[in-house]
Amino acid sequence: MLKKNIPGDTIKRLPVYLRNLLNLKKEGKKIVSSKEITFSLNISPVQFRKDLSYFGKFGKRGVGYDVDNLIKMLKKIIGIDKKIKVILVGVGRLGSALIRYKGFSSMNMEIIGAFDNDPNKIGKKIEEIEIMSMDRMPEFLKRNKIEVGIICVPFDKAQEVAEHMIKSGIKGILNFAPTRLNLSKNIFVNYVDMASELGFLIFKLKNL
Amino acid sequence: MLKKNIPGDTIKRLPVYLRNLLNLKKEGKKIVSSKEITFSLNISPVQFRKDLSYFGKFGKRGVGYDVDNLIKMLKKIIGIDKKIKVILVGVGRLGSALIRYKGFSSMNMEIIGAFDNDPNKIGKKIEEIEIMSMDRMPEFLKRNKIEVGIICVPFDKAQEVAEHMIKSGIKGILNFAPTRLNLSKNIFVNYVDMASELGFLIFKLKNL
DNA sequence: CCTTGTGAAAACTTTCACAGCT
DNA sequence: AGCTGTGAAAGTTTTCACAAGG
Repeated sequence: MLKKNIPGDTIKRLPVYLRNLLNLKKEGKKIVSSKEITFSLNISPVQFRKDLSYFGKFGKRGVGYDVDNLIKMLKKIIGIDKKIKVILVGVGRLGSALIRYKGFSSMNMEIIGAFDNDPNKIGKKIEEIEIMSMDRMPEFLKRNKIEVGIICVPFDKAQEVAEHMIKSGIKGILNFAPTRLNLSKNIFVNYVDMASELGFLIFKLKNL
Repeated sequence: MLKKNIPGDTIKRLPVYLRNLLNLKKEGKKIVSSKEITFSLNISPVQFRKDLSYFGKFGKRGVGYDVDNLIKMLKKIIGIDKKIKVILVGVGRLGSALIRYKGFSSMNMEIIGAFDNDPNKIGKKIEEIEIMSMDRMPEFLKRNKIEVGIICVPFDKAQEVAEHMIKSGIKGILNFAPTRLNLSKNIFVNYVDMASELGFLIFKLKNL
């Protein structure tokens, strides 16, 4: 895939645009301008257009963007034009909350399997999602062609769990455990650290 | 507070450094170098030193950093040298998982009050945290000197809830609802959007 | 000889200004 | 007239290279 160097922040904004477009579609909008799309987003229209320009031309000069088409294109760019299936490891409070989370489906993402090492949880179901033992992971990933997994285990189990996931076939990890993972370079990890996010907020508040 | 322009990413890394230092302290480390601190972090030592340089000089040339002192300084810089109390609004699955989340306390943060509009929840407790009705918010914030709140309500209630929080005295919001908030410029909002984070991961996987 | 701290250079990202199309 | 798309300029962040200190 030959691409220019695309800023990481550009990529992070794509799902934001997509979500807003889905809302605008629900409101009945057929055509929108870059100004309308970015209006409530704290992003400038030219930033939006520049972001899109890394991937092609999707609008009509003098007119704007076709909502349906842009939604389709954004999904394709992000890689969620087909439903993306993922697994989750660690069915504690946070894990089960994520399994039941409603925000994934409109973005074409779905948690279809959960894993835990607690015998009391294995075999049970949450919202039709079966909780499996860790050793069933390789077979499950292969059968369902899954490469992405979410970690929701305690911080002191995260490294070990991540290694098991990778051995089982996982290529990308979304890590909710408050610790950094030491993995080979070809595995992509994205961190969601609630305390860091709160810390950022607290700093900004004190210094702005 | 007179400060140079500090990169946002620098600020986001501070809690990461802090968390790692707390681990190193637990392992018994007294003195660490920038190399040791950043070893498992995918951050370069020079980046770490540059980040610190925005705030002062905390190390000894030829030696390294005193772990205890650097922890103390980082807490002070972030603004968590004293315990920071916050509230949470929306005691659903995710909200209650966050109330029980163990990752806040080592960062000197604590959820001390929760709010919901469901009469079945009001008056109940989760881990000693009382769930209150929304109209008790102004009094509670004032009495406990709280300025930071977490939103965990459904996306279509988030805007309304945010406005109520601000009227009650909140100055900074951590928003878990998958929608952007339209608020006055002096309110600081930080977004945690699980689907966007997963989307970023999916894109990277397809394009790296 | 080790490690920090930092101006300066390089790399990267956003904004500007405007050409080009409807 | 109105809006997109984009090279170039401006602004920001990271990396480099090395001076300074233990």
